This record gives sequence, structure tokens and C-alpha cells, in this order.
Amino acid sequence: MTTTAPETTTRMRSEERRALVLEAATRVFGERGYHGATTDAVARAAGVSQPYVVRMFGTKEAMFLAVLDRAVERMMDAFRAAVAESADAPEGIGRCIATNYVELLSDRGLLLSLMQAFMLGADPVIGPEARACMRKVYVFLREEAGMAPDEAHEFLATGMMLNTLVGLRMADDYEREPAVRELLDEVFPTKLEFLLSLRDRES
Amino acid sequence: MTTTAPETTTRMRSEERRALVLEAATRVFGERGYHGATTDAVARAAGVSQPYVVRMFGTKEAMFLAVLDRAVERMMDAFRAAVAESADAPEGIGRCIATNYVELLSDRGLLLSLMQAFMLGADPVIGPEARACMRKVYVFLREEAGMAPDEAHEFLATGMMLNTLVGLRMADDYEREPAVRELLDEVFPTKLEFLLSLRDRES
DNA sequence: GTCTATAAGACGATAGAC
DNA sequence: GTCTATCGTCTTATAGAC
Repeated sequence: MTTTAPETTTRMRSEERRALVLEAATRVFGERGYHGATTDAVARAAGVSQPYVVRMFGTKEAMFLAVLDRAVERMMDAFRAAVAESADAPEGIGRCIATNYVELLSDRGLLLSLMQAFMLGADPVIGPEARACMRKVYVFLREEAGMAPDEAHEFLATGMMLNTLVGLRMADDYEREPAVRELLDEVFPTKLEFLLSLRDRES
Repeated sequence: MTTTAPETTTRMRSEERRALVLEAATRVFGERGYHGATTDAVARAAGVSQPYVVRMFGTKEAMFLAVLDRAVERMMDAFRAAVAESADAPEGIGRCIATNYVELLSDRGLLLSLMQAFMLGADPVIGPEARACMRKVYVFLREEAGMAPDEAHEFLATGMMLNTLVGLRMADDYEREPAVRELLDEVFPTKLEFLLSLRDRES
């Protein structure tokens, strides 16, 4: 309403910077976990100063919750897109969502940050928030994606396994270990090439 | 060889204490993760002093690796017992292992410590060790349990999901959230009572 | 809005008594 | 073998300049 042109520009740039830091935080949290990640590492990854990222979110904990919120929001967006696509797709809705799910790995750390949160159920602040994320996903699968309980269960189990294998960096052993090759060939039947390509990117 | 009676007694008590600390460490690492756990918390859980637990393992990292080793060893023991049992069991070997798997939850933190390690694939020391654990389990399922690749895959996926739901403390919402109730009823069809009973134990 | 400097606290590890 | 005391470091968060 009273928004002037310069003010809008500033706001936009500010939000862009925030998005940049949030993305860097997603990567760092995904890689090292909540406690292992430092605000300094996030700052360096985003190319800003450490006190600045703290200022931006107030506390490290609030920053993690923001990362979590963004992650689950993006995930739901991808799922919703998959449901829309699957209307005129020959393969089932499950496969359709699964394909989009694996592609979420492009957003480095997104699925891993979620997974890291899932391991902190005992935390008094992060725990409830993480449980809410899981509920959100399950309710989506049941109500919007129209899965039966056992379908949703199987879908979630596969997702957790994918996340775990990515967190483990199991692809690092793909060439060296025949058993690993067999496992990954089984788990990522179509998207293996994509997965292996992710290894080569920076730390 | 030169072992005297008193020395043996001392050794035994010493190993018992070590086992006690290892068990406490398993609980603490499982709950807070590698970085979130402090040597002080482990010490308090074991009822000894903080410098003592550091002395015992040299470093926090070495202590975590010892926890990891014990965890995977206990898991394989449980699996081997299940395979032996399944010889004259009507249900498949998968169900038999799965039953023993859920009962591993009694050893508080054992499965969660493993899962925490799986999220640290990027760590230069813990990462390779964690991948070795996963390989060990997969090779066991394929070669000793006689599972086909897709059976082993499904078994692992279910296991990762169980671990995740336990790490999330999803059972805390069982009564309050109908969706959670539905999910847990689906995932833990026979062992739900057992799972819910675990909630009530101390922190 | 973003930085430098730094305070305050937590943590892993060591020294040394018993 | 186990403790108390403590050092040095790392880390979050604040103060304040620009």
C-alpha cells in the first residue's frame, strides 16, 4: 500500500539473501546434523559473516526450524506436482511421486535435513516439529495422493531407505563393493545414474 | 598365562564397567546423535566421572566407534538367532528376523545409534565405518539369511522406517493423532504394544 | 543491512592426587 | 582404577561501528 519502489527493491534483495542463507543452511545441516552444524559453517557456505546468520534467524534453533519448514514445503510441492502429473500417466501415482522424490536430491541437503530432524525426536523443541512434518507427509499420501495405509507405509519405508543410503554416501562404494552395487541397483532402478552424478559435486 | 586370580577378578570388574559405560553411551548417542551427545552426559548416565569415560576410550570419536561396533555385533547376533529359529518356524525368515529386530529396541539406543551413524556418511572417520555396517547387514541378509535382492531391499526399507519412527518418538502422538495411530498400527502390526511400552521408560 | 570484535559458556581432553 | 581440578578450544550470541 505505502510500498515505494525502492523499498520493494530492498525487500526483494533482502529476501533473496535470506533464501540464499537458508539454502546454505540446508546443505550444512543435512551433512553434519543439527548439533554438528555450526553457524560459522553456514555463514561461510553462504558467503556472509557468522553474526549475520544468527541475526537473521535469532538463534541456531530457529534457523533449523526454518530449514525444516522450507524442506517439508518443497517436498509437498513436489508431491503435489506429481499427483497433478499422474492424472494422465500410465505408471501408478506411487512411481510418479517416487520419481519426483529422487529429484528432490538435487536440492542438496533438503531430504537429509528432514532426516536429521527425524532423528531428534527427543528434543523438546525440534521433536514435536519433526513429528508434525512426518504427519503432514502421511496425511498427504493418504488423503491427497489417495494411497491406502499399506501403500503409504511402503512408500514411506522406501523413502526412509533412500534418505539413509544418501546420508551414508553409499554411492561412494558403488564401484569398489559388489554388494553395494547390487543394493543400489535394486533400490534406485531407474535413477541410479542421477544418484551417482550427485557424488561428484563439492563436499 | 601369567594371569593370577586377583588380576582376573580385576579384569572382569573392569570389563563390566566398560560394558556399563558402553551401554550408557549407546543410549546417549542414540538419543542426541554423535555431535549432540557429550562425554559428560555419558558419564552421568553411567555414574562415573567425565574424564574417566574419555580415558576409557581415548577420544569421544573412538567411543562412538566402539558403540557402533557393539551395536552391529548385537544386531547380527539377533539376526543369526532368528535364522536358527526360523528353521522350524511356519512364518518366513523375514518375519522371524523382523520380530527379533523389534526386540532389539529393548537395548535402548542400539538401533538409534546405528541410525545416527548412517546420517554421518560425510564424516571422514565415522562415514566409512558406518558404510561397512550397512554392507555387513546387507551381505548377511543375502548370504546367510538367503534373501533375494528385492527381499533384502524390502527388509532394509522396513527397518529404516522403524528406526525413523522410533527416533521421531512418533509413539508419543499415538493417542492424540488419529493419523499417527493409523500409521503405527500399519507399521507395527504385532509389536505395537511392545513399542508403546518403551515410551514410559526414563528419558 | 552487514561487518568486526568480543563476551560468555560449553566441551573435550590433560594433569595429577589418591 | 577413578577422582577433582583445570586448560584450551570451539561456538553461539551480543555490542557496536560503518
